[in-house]
Amino acid sequence: MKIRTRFAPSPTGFMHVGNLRTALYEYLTAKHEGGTFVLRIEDTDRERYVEGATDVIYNTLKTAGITHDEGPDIGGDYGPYVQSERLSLYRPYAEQLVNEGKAYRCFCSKERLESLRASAPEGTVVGYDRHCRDLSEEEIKKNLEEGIPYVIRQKAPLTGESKYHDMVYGDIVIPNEELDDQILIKADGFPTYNFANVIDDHTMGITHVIRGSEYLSSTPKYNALYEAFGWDIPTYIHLPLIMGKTVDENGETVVSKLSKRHGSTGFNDLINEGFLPEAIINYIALLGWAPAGEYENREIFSMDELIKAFDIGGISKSPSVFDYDKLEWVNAEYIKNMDSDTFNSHAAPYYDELGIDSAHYALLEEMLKPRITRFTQIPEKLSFLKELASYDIELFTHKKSKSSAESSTAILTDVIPMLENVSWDRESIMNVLTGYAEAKEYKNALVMWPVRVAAAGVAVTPGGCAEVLILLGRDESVRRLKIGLSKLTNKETN
RNA sequence: GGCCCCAUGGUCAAGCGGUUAAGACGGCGCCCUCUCAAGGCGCAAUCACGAGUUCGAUUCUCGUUGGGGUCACCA
Repeated sequence: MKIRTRFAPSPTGFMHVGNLRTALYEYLTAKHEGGTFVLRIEDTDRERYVEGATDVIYNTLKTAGITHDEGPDIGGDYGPYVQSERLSLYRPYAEQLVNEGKAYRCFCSKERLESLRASAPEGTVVGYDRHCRDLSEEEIKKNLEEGIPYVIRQKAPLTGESKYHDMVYGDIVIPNEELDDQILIKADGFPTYNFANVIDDHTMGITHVIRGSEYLSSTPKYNALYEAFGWDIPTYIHLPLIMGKTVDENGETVVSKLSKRHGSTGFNDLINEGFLPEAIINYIALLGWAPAGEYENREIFSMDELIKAFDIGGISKSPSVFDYDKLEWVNAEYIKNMDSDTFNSHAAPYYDELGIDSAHYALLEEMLKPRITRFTQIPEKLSFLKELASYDIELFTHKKSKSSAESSTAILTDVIPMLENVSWDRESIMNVLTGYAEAKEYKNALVMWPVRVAAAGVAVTPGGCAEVLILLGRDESVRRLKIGLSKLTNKETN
């Protein structure tokens, strides 16, 4: 049988990395087996409707490289794929259950339910008291005639226990006392998430239900529905949660479900910070899953490789902490492995802002590739090009190269005229500088240091002396070197 | 609080009765080096605890502790 998985997000306007990883695993599970991946939008909550939110879902999946085979935007044989367009479908199923005595109309008001909860003893949580479960025909008829709004609730088993099998967590057993008479149809006539979910999964032929482990303990309710209809229960694959780490006011490390306070947790947040979609996918694929066999110990995966390598057996049970440092590293790996065209197209917007000529692209690629972990770091790395920072002559004192104000003064004095006449390319510049060092029996470092820092105005540059000079151009370089020299000589004459 | 799940270094994790307990990120050190990176080499760091089962437990069972999840007319 061809397997079918689905991603069923609610359009909230925000795609959490946890949701994205769920989508990814659903996609990978289907594709690994040559199956079908379905996108379904679950928008039964009218109060939460957000304009344009479905576009966020489409865009995220698209840029993440997770392509669905069926969905609202592309159709398919099991449509419609938006729950709000399937509304007429759900009610008959609920009524069937009512007629069969497996569900009932509940006329209890929200106020009654609230007071029920409020009257519960401290520290305990109570469910619905099943007040309407056994109303007489007369009472039901009377309530109906009076137009009292009602919901449809399923009759949950009162005793015994419910058992099911999960592909990653194994056998799960829940005492039936824990099961509430869940609402199937809300008072507004809309189905609840749980109900619509089951109806849709079944009518869409979903074979593998893959979702976060927060559903582990409510799955028996889903199964009760499948059983009530006499449908086959799908294969369950529950996924460990992704956690975030923070430090509280007492200095204690706190781990909890990933949320806003952990920083950027939305796919778009990460993109805006400069993380590449492929790197994000790569990283989250490895969060909660470990490749085996020929792929064991591998860290970098393309989507195609993930599809080949993915197997359910490699999914772990325990929650994992989202590690920005590792994501950063993965991102850097992608940057290092980029071909020149790709690298340049990512970097070009930043180059443009700095007014950098395309003639320097190759040089910059060489300089930047090993030094950035995200493209958004480029402006900061190249900020020395924009203007000469004001600096103190302490900058010329460098222990390791044995550079000092005195040596720098002498070297700049000698070297500036040479640079004014040398052919302006890397090799020539280096030849002049190293030739000078050799003639003077200086170590290269002693010569390079003052030239580089005088040109850059800062101690740290993403490249060596010659690269800095090339980027600045001869005129600007010489201008800056002279400024450096005058700072040094003024100090001396003082 | 009830119920469910989980438990290997700081983090991601391999392991599925006998191992010097992999690997990666991060950290630290060394090398390279005109700075910073990258790269190379190396180091430190883990089986939560207690009982069992067994010739032998990281691995199996139970308990304890810790962590997480869940108990809506939200999804």
